[in-house]
This record gives sequence, C-alpha cells and structure tokens, in this order.
Amino acid sequence: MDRSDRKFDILYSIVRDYIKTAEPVGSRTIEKKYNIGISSATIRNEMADLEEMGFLMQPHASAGRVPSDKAYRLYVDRYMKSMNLDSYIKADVRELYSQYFGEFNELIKKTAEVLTKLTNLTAIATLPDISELNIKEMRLMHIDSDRVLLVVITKEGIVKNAEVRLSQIPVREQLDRLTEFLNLCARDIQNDTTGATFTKALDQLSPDEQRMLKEIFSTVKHLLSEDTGSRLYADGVTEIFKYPEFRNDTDKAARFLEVLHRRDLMAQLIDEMATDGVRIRIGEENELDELSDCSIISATYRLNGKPIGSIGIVGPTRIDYDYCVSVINALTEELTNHLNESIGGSLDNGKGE
Amino acid sequence: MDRSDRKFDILYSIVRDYIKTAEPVGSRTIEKKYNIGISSATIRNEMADLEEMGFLMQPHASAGRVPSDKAYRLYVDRYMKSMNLDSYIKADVRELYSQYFGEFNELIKKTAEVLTKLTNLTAIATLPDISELNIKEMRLMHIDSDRVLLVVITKEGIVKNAEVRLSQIPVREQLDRLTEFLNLCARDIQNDTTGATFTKALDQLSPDEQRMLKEIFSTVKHLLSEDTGSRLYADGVTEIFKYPEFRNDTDKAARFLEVLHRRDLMAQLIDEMATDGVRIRIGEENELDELSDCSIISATYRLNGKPIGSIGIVGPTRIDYDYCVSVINALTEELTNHLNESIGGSLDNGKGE
DNA sequence: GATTAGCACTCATGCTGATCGAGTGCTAAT
DNA sequence: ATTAGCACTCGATCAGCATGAGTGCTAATC
Repeated sequence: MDRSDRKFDILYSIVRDYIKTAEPVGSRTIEKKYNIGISSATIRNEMADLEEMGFLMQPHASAGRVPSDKAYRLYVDRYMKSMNLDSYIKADVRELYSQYFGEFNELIKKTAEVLTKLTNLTAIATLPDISELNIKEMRLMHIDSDRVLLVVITKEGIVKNAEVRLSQIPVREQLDRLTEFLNLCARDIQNDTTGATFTKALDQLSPDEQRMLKEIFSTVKHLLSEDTGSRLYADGVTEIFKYPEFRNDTDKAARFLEVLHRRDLMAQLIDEMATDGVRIRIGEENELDELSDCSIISATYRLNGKPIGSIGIVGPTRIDYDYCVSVINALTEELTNHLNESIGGSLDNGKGE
Repeated sequence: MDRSDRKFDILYSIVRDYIKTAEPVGSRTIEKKYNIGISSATIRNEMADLEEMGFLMQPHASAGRVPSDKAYRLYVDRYMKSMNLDSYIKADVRELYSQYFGEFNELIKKTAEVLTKLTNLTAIATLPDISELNIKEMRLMHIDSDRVLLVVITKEGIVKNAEVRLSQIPVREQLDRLTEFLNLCARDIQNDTTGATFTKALDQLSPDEQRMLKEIFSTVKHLLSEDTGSRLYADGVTEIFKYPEFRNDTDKAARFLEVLHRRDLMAQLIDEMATDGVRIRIGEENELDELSDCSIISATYRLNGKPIGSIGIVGPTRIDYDYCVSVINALTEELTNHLNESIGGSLDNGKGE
C-alpha cells in the first residue's frame, strides 16, 4: 500500500491544484508546490500510470494533466474532508433566518442567495411539492361578485391559494357548504375511507352546488399539480462567468445557462438526486449531456423529519468539494432547524382553528 | 429635399441591412442589394456625409459602416412602419389567454413566454405594484394555532396573501374584530378621512388585540412594499446567444445577463419607461451603461384604464424595430382586453361579498 | 528494483511577415 | 453632380519560426 499511497498523494495534489488554477498540472509543479519528496521524473511515471487507470487526462501531448470525473469521484469518496466553517457564518445565517417567519418562499430564496454568496456558484433550490404534502384544510372566500379564493393549508403549514372563477355566483351559505364538503373530501382521502361519508354528503348538495364544486375541483387539481418547473428557484446564474473554462468558451457558457433555465428539468434532477443526505453528481454522472462539464451538489431540507425540498449548487466539475459540501451541509441543517422551529412545532399542538 | 431624401434612403438601407446581417455595410452592398440607381462611389460620398452627421460609424478605417444609436432613433421616429401581424398570431394569443382566468401571475409569465417565442429576444414583464392599487378588503384567517393568514384584495381584483405570526393566539371573535378594524382603516385611507372612525374603533379593542394589530400591520406594510425586484419576470434570457455580436463576445454577453438579473433595476427601468404607449430606448439612451449595446421596447398593460404593469423586450440595438413594436402593441392590446374582460368587469357591478 | 538525471520530442502559444480582399477616400473624367 | 478608377488602409488569414512547458524514454545511480 505504500507505493499506491504515493500514487494517490500525487493524484490528490493534482486535484487540489487543478481546482485552484483550472490549468493542466505538470509534474514539476507537483514537485515544487507539494513537497512529496520525489523527483519530477518519478512523478511523471506515476502520472502515466494514473492516466492509464483513468484518473487523469491530457488535453494534448505536451500539456500537463487534468483530473477526470473518476478522479473527482475518488477524491470525493475517499479524501474529502468536511471543513469546520467559521462559526460566524453559521451565526450570520441563523441571524438571517430569524427575520423570516412564515414567508416560506422568501426563506428559500434567501437561502439560495446566501449559498451563492458563500460559494460563488449558481445556487438552485426547490420549493416543496404541495401535492406530496397532506392537505389539512381548504377554505373558500369571495373575492368579488364572480370570483372565489381557494386557500389550501397543508399539515406541514404550507399555504397556497388560487382564484376560482365560477359560472354562477354562490351565496354565503352555499360557499360554506362547499367548504365543508371540500374538507370532508380532504379528510376522506387522508383516512383512505373514500366513499362512505363522501357520497352521502354529495347528495345533500343542490345541482347548482354540485356544478360549482366541479369547477372548484378543477382548480384544486391544478393547484396541486403545478408544474415542477415553477418550484425551482435559481440564484447567481451569472457566477459561471467567473470560471475561465466557461468564460473563454461562449458555447459552453450558453449551454450551461440554457440547461439551467429548463426549470422543470433542473427541479426534477435536484429533487431526485437529493433523496437523502448530501449528494454529488460529477460531470458525466449527470444524465444530462449538457451538464457533463458540471458538478451538482445538493441536499434536502426537512420539515418534521420529512424531506420537502432541496437546495444545491451547480458549477464546473472542479468545484471545491470540501468547502461546498460543508456549506451545503451547514445551510440545510440551519434551514431544517429553522423550519421546524418556526412552523414544524405548530403541528404537535395544532388544534386547527 | 430631393438630395437629402436620397441620403436617407441610403441610411435606411444600411439600417435594414445591418439589422439583418450584423455586419458592417459597405457601399457596394448597398449598390447591389438595394437598387437606388446610384453608383457605389456616390453612395460612398453620401455615407461619408452621414458619418459626419453622426448617423454612421466605422469600426475601422477599411470597414463598412454601422448605424449609430442616432440612426436607429431616426429610423424609429421617421421610417418605422407598423406591421400587420398575421392574424393567426393574434388568434393564437387570444386562444392562449382564454385558458387563464384569475391566475394573474401565470398570465403575465405566459405573455412573456409568447413574446420571447415571437421575437427571439429576452422578454421582461412587471407584475402590478400592489402598493399603487387600492385596497378593497382584507381578511384574516387562522392557519394553525399560532399563525394567521392575511389576504388582501384590491379593487382591481388582485389578490395577495401573507402569513402573520402572532405572539399571542387570537380566538375567533378577536380575529373577526381585527378584520373589521383593518377594513375600517382601508376605507379610511381611501376616503382620506383618517382619524374619526379610526381612533374611535381603536378604543374598542382590548390591549391584547391592539398588540396583535400592531403585528399584523407590520405584515401589511411588508406586503404592500414588496421590493420591486420580485415583481419582475424575465423569459428567454439566453436568446441573446443567438446574436453573433454577443455570442462572439463573452464579456458582452456576461454584462447583459448580469444586468438582466438585477431585477429591481430592470423592473424600475421598464416601469418608468413605459408610462404610456410603446416606448423605445436605444443603446446609450438607457441610463445604465451596461445596457448601452441594447435596446428596450416596452409598453404598459392596463386594467380599467389604469396602467398596472409593463411588458417589454431587451435585445441588441439592431432589433427589428418594426416587427417588435408591432408584436408588443398587439400583445399589450390583447392582454389589456383579456384582463378587462376577465377581472376588470367585476368592478362595475362588484358588490363585494 | 526503484529512483532520477538527462535528453529528445511534442505541441500549444505567440510573434512576424506576407498576402488577400473588402472597403474607403480622392481625383480626374464625364 | 456623378462616376470610373486607383491608391490606400486595415482586419483577417496563414505560413513560418522561436519559445517553453511538459512529456516519455533511456541510462546511470543508489
């Protein structure tokens, strides 16, 4: 293992150096900058081996070496160290969060902003998919003569609303009856007791009311099935221009920006990725060809133990994995904490209204 | 005027040609492509004049000419023809709109999408600034034990909501009283009769309720003063890469994208620009240096005659002004029509609830 | 047998100079 | 006033060359 350790010391140095400089790393650079106590000739031999093993690549014959996706993968799996973030960062974040109660979307956006600021990378975040949550209650109220506002409240304390346009104008009592019926449905679905109470209650509605109900249902359905794309939030998309490999290659930059703007795709990607803990996709590991020069690091935030959304970053494959993973870890932790403090608690002692 | 007409025929041709090709236009190109019945030598002389007059510029001594901002301005003011859009476009848009009732934000986003699709340019749109609208009514309702949902409905039929976190939990009757009081305030402000009823009603609230009211007010204030940035929606920001002058100049592209993402700035810009009718800002006419290579065309959409937001496009100065202006005109018209049909009407015969 | 010094070789990069051609400005002829 | 003609300018392209970073291989060394 002695020998092979040395090999991977070299690989490690190359990865670190390339992450920092974005320039192909040569054997002499390693000899001088990282004192491994070995001559450049030996390093060269090792590098040739590493290349054969698939960890390094040469852009052209007389250039230094560049780490492959496989090298980053090894680095991440074996050598990455989680960093201790300066405590003031955590304090800052906590301080920031303390200003946001309830404004869920704002909170997530702010988190993405912070993520960008800390990492100099594009940050993405998904808001909770409401259709995955459990509806606690629905309300109807008049907006004006022919429109009604539908408010849906989930058990997790997320609130969504939409307007419903009705072909007929319900009076107050009708609206109340409809509301009651809606909630009956919600409870039914929850308890898997569909049928019984439901049909009985339906009979008690007048034909007019049944028609309105139908219109309302279509809005509920629409609200619950909002497209994934609109759940995505991205910040700092222009950060990519800070990285020479993108700045000097407009096509690459354009491809990056274009894929980022396919919001549904990105949302799906990041949600699926981040099923638990921090997840890292390096280069080609992303199914999307357009992302084959990029790495994505993401994690989920939770409410009452349940993952409800993700935050993450997208950048070149030569991200500073150690640092970024630490940041994401810290942020999801703080975010989860804050969420559970500010709305999670409501559930335990929640007595409805 | 005979002579000078010819001069401007040439200028016109150059502008048209440059809009199409993005290449400096030479005298021979004009001679051949646009049959003005004049030799290239004469055209050259005229071009020299036009350059002296500030309408043309030469990137370098042996290159063709490029129109200046001043040339585009003249073009727009004097020679632009409004085009008759293919009627199926209008029909498509109307068809599209007919699917959107009430979901105001969706409607605006969709409009921006269409705008991008029709013009191949970045489209931006601002949602109404709720603080400029008149509040018709506010409602409070419980979300769970310690949170309350505040719903604000404007006279224009726009609905906004926010959560309020209260240090103390109001019971149903208290909430009703607070709601009543809020609406009293709204009406007071409307009628400019601040004072009278207001203070009298305040006295009737218990100290607890007064404290809650204070907390609610802070949310109302926050809701009404949401930052301009969040009112901006942009679509097709990567369209810019379709234009060689940006695609071949990463710095330019980066600058463009960066300024586009300063949402508050853009929102302000486009709102202020579009006070009435279609407005066009060409290159340096934009106060923002970052936009000195860009033109912006925008217009307002209206609800019950009142401008409540704008839509527009941002692109290189060599936009096809004729076409783009026509598109924007058509879209704002359709949008305004649709809005007034779908929510505007509610006002006239609006009897509240 | 592993290490390393040394050297030939490769190839991107940057510089120079030559050529090309698009386009101009000016002049003299019409 | 117009235009043909021509000299001139200057970016773009390309070949040629030197430079230097970096390699791979070989032979000497430990």
